[in-house]
Amino acid sequence: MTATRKPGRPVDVVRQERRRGEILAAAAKLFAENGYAKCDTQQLADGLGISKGTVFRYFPTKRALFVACIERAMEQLRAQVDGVAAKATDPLDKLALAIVAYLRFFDRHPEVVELLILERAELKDRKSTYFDRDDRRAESERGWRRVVDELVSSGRFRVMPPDRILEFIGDLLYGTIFSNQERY
Amino acid sequence: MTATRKPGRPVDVVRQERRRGEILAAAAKLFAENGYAKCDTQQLADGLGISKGTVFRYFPTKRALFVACIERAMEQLRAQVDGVAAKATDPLDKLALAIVAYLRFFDRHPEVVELLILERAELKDRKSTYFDRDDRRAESERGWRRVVDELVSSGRFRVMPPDRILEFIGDLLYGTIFSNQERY
Amino acid sequence: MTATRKPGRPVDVVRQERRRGEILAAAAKLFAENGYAKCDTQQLADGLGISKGTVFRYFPTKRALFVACIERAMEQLRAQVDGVAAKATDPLDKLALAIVAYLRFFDRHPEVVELLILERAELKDRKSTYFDRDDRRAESERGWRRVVDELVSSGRFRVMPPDRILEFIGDLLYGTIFSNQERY
Amino acid sequence: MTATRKPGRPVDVVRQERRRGEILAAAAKLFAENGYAKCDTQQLADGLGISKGTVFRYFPTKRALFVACIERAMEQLRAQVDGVAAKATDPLDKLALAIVAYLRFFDRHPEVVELLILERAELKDRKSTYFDRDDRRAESERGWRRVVDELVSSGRFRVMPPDRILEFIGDLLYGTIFSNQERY
DNA sequence: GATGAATGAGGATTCATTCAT
DNA sequence: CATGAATGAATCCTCATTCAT
Repeated sequence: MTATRKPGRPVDVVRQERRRGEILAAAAKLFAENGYAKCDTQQLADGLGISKGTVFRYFPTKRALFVACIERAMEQLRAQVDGVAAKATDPLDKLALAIVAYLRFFDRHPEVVELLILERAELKDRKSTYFDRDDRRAESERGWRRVVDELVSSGRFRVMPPDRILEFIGDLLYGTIFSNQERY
Repeated sequence: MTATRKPGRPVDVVRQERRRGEILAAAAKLFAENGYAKCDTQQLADGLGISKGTVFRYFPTKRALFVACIERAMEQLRAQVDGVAAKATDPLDKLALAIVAYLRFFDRHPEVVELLILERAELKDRKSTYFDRDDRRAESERGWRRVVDELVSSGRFRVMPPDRILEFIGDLLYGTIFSNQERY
Repeated sequence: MTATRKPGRPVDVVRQERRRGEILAAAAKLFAENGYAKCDTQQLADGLGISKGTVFRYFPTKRALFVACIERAMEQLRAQVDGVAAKATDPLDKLALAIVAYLRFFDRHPEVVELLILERAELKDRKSTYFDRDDRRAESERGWRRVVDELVSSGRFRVMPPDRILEFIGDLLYGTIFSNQERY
Repeated sequence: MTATRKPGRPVDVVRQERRRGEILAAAAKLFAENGYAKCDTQQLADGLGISKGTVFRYFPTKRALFVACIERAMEQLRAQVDGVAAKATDPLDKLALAIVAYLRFFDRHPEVVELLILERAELKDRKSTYFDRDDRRAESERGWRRVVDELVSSGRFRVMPPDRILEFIGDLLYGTIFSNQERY
């Protein structure tokens, strides 16, 4: 099915994508600063120099905008972590690099920590959180299990269920980004 | 002139305290379930079989009620943890018992995890969080540092700054209660 | 129909009257200071060291209390003015003394000016204002008309309808107390 | 870079001004009829066939709406009085015309009398009333003083401080509009 | 009589969302 | 497409009034 060639001004997809990104970035900042309820769409639009209606043209609801903010942040986090880890071949190096990349990401983007908290606070009724529903999440996790498996079977990690190890690391990192944030 | 006679219905402090507690318990549950914004004071009152006005007699604002919920939970947590730890004399036992008590507390009171998250999400503008402002928090922390100090100086813990060790344990616990909750 | 002699503690009418007066005085002050709506009965009771219920024991509604405040003030005004005017026999002296007494009353009781304004503002739906319904008002007015009549017929006042003259004086006084108050 | 293109619905200032005026007129009437507290914004909106939200688009608070009503009325009063007085050159004619215009204004707009009373009753805490803060008020007053000065120096008015004379006239008028209103 | 806890109707204000221009 | 005026559901909080003690 080919798209019919339409006359008139063509849709400027690039421009649209750029604006979408701008809205997301501004929204993420506002959400993180003010919280979900106190993040006014009018304020958001004003800050961007666009109208409120335009925001709703790009995102059907405030909530969709909020979810998109989080997904974008998670996307960036994964890209960052996976990208850095890919530079190493040794499993232990991979893990170490990933951990550093993870912590560095939240250090550089403290607003993302707030977004994660807001998600937990606001999206209680969401059927599934970003993590659970995203396939890439599962895929990524499988990758890391393989890494840990290798470390265990090669004798460099104590013999333990790899999921346990990953859970431990995950909880530690999770707690670290949340509690460190607390000080600012 | 004798002491002022004060006829009329006497103030029943016990009854007041009981009701205050009932409101707090119901509110904590509702906040945890629905989030701060979606926790309607009317709904809360209905659930308690009292009127909205009565809720506001006990807590001047919705926010004050929310804060009181958190403070009460933290009070209980500390009592629980410290109480259990006091049963042991050996520092390592103390630590182990405390950790178990901590995790058990949140396991038994999953709504408190939600409250903590809500606090982070909603009370951004609070000058100081419960933790920071409470003196007992500082005192308790000092107690734990002494415990860790002892463990380090007696050679049972690797030589490391005790604060670092406590921070590590804290972050791990913090991350554990948050991420485990995520599954329910 | 004679009242049955009742055993037990007799009603202390004096005490009741005193308390009634105390409530009225305090209420008048509060109404004048804060306006009708912002005059809280609780605040009133607190100021008097009694309970809110007691206030309602003496006055069935807030509004009744308010009306009573005004009636009391008007009572005092009339007593003051008539009392002073009675000291003179010459009609012109009577009038002059009355005017001075009137102005002096409001000068000494500036809160009464506020009460009059509040009455106009709040009691729009009252079937009749104090002035219209009170018989003594009519009687007093008749008395003053006689005074003016005399002044006109004796040639000391220009020939004019006495009501016109009284109205003129009344408006002037009315405007004076209101606009002077404005400066404080 | 050319001037920012601004497509979309253009701002219709005329329409806005018209609606603002409609709201003010309806509000003035309602306030005058019911008093400040009993003037419900819902009722106001219903009467105008608009939504409550729209009222709040034009006036941030009920109180701001109320103040705007009064300022508008005072604006109109001054325009009326000054406009009429300007038609005469003789000072006495000027004064006479102004007084008639003043009384006629309140006769034709009895609701404004109520507004003035409500202002006194409700805006106790306002730092300064419309009169005190408005420069045009001062300017207008200076103009009238000049008129009276002329009348005194030309021997047509008895020798008296002009401010005294103006105050007298002002109080008389003030009292007249208030007490006459009382009969309706 | 006095008290004060409980009530609940009442009302201002907010803000996501819609849609005519 | 973009705009921003209009909407109105949603909700906290107040406070006069009642009544069990």
